Amino acid sequence: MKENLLTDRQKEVLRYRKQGLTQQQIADLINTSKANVCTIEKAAQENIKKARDTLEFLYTLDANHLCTIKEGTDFIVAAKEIFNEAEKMGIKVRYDTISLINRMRDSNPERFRARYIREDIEVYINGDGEVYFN
Amino acid sequence: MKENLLTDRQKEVLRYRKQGLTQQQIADLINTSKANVCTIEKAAQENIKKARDTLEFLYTLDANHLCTIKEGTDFIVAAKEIFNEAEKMGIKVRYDTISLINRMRDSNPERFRARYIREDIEVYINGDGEVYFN
DNA sequence: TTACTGTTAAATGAAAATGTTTAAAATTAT
DNA sequence: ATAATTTTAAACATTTTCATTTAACAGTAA
Repeated sequence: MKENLLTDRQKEVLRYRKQGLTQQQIADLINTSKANVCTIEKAAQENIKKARDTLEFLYTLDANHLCTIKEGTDFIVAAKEIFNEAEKMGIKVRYDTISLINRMRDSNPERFRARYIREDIEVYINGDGEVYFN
Repeated sequence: MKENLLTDRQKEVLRYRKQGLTQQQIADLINTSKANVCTIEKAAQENIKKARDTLEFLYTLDANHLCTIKEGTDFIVAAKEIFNEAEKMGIKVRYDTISLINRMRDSNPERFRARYIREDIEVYINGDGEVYFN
């Protein structure tokens, strides 16, 4: 059994891409077509997404849904909503506003633009006040 | 394409296990043998490990090894070591001591006992001062 | 326009994962 | 020690994933 989801081929392509090579340049290096490099890279990204989603599922296994942060919300407002909802459930969030926003951003950087959230975010919380985003 | 690594069967077993059921009880519920429940649960755990390892690989793609925190180290001492090593590399860690310790604990809670680290932890850092544990 | 970059679709063969049964072995609890 | 629980192994059929080729399509820059 392999220790991670990515095949050697996929890791190879990801490394070259990280170095800034184009798909054509990589194709020449590893003796295949650029279309193939494209599909390999895409498969790698799908595997990475799967890995993320798998861990997110685990979080929801011991956490309950807290609220949904709607697209377009300012992240300060989002943090306030999370604190309010947690209080309603009688749970104390284990982060202050700044740390909470950092965690939110880290969990899925693409969903942030400046101070705004670009896409709905589902928020989960467990009994220890640990918060997850999905 | 599935959105996560776990099959429906695996998620089902994990949920029942979380509720505290034995493998036999689950086997009866889903009409199969306990041996099968065992193998399904084991497969689920392998998938979870794969997901973790995949994300860890990504970190090492844009981060460099910073130091190794030795088993038995107090976590305050560990944080100091991380700051020192980062300074040697001319990188400013983007967390204060408290946040850094929280991240360390979150990354692998089983490796902590009270204030001590139970198992060696490899620390990686990227140019932005983002820190990863492994 | 021409060249380069990235994406997509369809088809194929090889490899790997999954769920299952049966049976035996190892662990843990009573 | 006995029973219950968990783990492991072998074998099998089904399904899924992977890398690959070929060919076409879209966007961008010279």
